Amino acid sequence: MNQLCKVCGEPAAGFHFGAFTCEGCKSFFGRTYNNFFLFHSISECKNNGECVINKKNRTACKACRLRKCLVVGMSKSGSRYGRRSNWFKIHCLLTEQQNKVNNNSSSNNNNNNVIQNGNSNPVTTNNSGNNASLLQNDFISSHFLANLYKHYNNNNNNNGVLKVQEAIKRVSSPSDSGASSADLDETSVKFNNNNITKSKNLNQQPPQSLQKPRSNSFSSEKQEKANSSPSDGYVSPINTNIIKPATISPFLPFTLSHHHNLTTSSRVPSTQELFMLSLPQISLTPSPQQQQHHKRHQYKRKRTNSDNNIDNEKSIRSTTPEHIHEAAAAATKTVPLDLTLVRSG
Amino acid sequence: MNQLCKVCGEPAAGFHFGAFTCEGCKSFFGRTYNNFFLFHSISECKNNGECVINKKNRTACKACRLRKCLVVGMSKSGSRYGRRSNWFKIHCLLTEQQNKVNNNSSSNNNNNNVIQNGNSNPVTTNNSGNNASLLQNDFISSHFLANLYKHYNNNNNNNGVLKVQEAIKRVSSPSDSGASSADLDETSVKFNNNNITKSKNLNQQPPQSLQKPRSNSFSSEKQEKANSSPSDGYVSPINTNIIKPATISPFLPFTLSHHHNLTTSSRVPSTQELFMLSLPQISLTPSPQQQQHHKRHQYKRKRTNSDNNIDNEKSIRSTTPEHIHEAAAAATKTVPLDLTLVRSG
DNA sequence: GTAGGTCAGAGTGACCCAA
DNA sequence: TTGGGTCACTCTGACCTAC
Ligand SMILES: [Zn+2]
Ligand SMILES: [Zn+2]
Ligand SMILES: [Zn+2]
Ligand SMILES: [Zn+2]
Repeated sequence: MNQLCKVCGEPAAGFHFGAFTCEGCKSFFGRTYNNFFLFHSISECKNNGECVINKKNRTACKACRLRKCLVVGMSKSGSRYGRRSNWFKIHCLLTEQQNKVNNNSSSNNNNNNVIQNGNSNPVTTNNSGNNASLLQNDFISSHFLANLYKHYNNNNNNNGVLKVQEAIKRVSSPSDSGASSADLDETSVKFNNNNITKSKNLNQQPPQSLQKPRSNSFSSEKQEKANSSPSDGYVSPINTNIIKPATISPFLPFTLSHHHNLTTSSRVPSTQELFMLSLPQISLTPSPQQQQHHKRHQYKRKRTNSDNNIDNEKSIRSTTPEHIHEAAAAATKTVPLDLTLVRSG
Repeated sequence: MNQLCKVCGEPAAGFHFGAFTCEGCKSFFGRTYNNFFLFHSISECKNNGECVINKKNRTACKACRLRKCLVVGMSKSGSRYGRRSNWFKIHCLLTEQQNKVNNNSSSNNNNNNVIQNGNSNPVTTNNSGNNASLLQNDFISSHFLANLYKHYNNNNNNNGVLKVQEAIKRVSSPSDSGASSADLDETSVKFNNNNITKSKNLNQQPPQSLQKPRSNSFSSEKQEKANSSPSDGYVSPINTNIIKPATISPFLPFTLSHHHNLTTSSRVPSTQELFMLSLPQISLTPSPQQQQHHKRHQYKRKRTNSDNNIDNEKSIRSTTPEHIHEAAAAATKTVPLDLTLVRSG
């Protein structure tokens, strides 16, 4: 595994939640995402969200670390047990392409310069503005958008629901849809009117030059639940004739046309705003099921001294109701597929 | 205790190590100072040392928290068991004075504006330069200087020793010397040539308007060991006729005239540089006694799984040799004095 | 009344294993 | 091969006790 963690730059332990990450960032993201319904448990960055995350200071600012995780495309729906996610394959192929093609013929599409190369430290590019945390040039993680999409599809008819106008402008490479569509969140979304322009041609097949799977039998179960979500719809920000690949997770270029109640101008909303949007629940009173689920990641050591009866209500129970486990298992079950790639590492 | 922690702004739990601090900052300083001979165990600030410490983010940057502790005058020699330090009394009297006199007649001595009032948040004043962490206008903690002084007196004839030209320019109020002179550090100082100008009139009595002890029988034991150190020599940065008191720990105005091998110009050295100066030992190989002493603050839980034999040499022993305890007890023993003040809280 | 010890709690990440 | 569980480990701060 000669990859670096896309979050902190440490040598990566593998491909976790949609990005090459170290064990620490993997655990951090897993913990935080499960707890992240309680969004405010992570205090804001005290440095305007401009912290550069590296191996040494990655624990110093949880907000920036989490944002970096999101920026590089980490998501709970990023991959699955026992198989590679679909766009991971394409990602690796792009990496291979990158090793062959030295990107000399560039400069006509500066949107593609957002992502740094793999061997350099995956720090955020020099952008010290207010939206420095987000990708420039309206790029955003495809998984991030997939969350928005899922929430839109899942809650389109609820009360107090957002109205997502899907009109993402796909730029270049088509996607490889249909693989491991993510499980949907059971909780309702409490968004207001937020419109996101999104193009319709997300489900094209990738060009043959980018396809090199050993096995191509994608699972399509739970497709009815996924409701044609473009969860793994990978859209490369790369011109197919000008190979300028991104070695961190691929991003889906899109344009926000309307973003009512969050932004008053055409600026790209902040990461927190978008993350709030992406969350299945914003309210501070999560459902009992969610609360139980969160507690599975909390510390289980108990007090043993005489203070026990004082804070009994704060004591943490690590037991999770069985139906939660069953539901989670059912939601994440996919057919194991052999999508192993021939990789240099 | 209607005081706020001078480090983070939380309601203070008491007067700890020379400043009103909360329990957290007290513990942090106690831990860190004992471990601080291993200076590099605290990673540098990733924000140019400009972090503003408050209750919420005080754990985010240990370097800035520690520097804030030093800036507000915390020191191991700041106070003792069972009694108030001497300048604490004066400090409280100044606080009383402050409540009476609204500081309207100011503006002729802007050096005194460095310290904020007690009711406002004790954040560092608006100074975003490189030396933002230090007090402006050449103010520095009297305890901090006392450490320098002690080290100078204690190691003046050792080899590889600093040459401290004491020439601190006292500005306004005289000090109250003789009380609870701190124990000296047993380790040798490895400084180079560093000259600090310092005035000679440190041991004057405070003006009668600032003296209001219930009991005035100061202990003078270990004075021979203290070697006439101005450890508790409080010099107020306040003009006696213009009462503009400092409710955080008093500071001793001084001027660095020569600071060879650390600074090349007349700039005020950084906090880290000064802290390095103030440390009894800079080398990374502390004496066995020091190492033992440091380990008293380290975590004592041991591994219980099969990895035990792998890192046996890293296992921590919490036992401290008896002579260390005895020496520490002897060094810190002072005559308990009733210096209780009539305080509003 | 404070310094220092104690220890429950929060968080981290290396390691392991089922899928 | 990865997601999630485990747990040794560190750091924190409220609480307690010695002084
Ligand atoms: Zn990492
Ligand atoms: Zn940050
Ligand atoms: Zn504090
Ligand atoms: Zn800092």
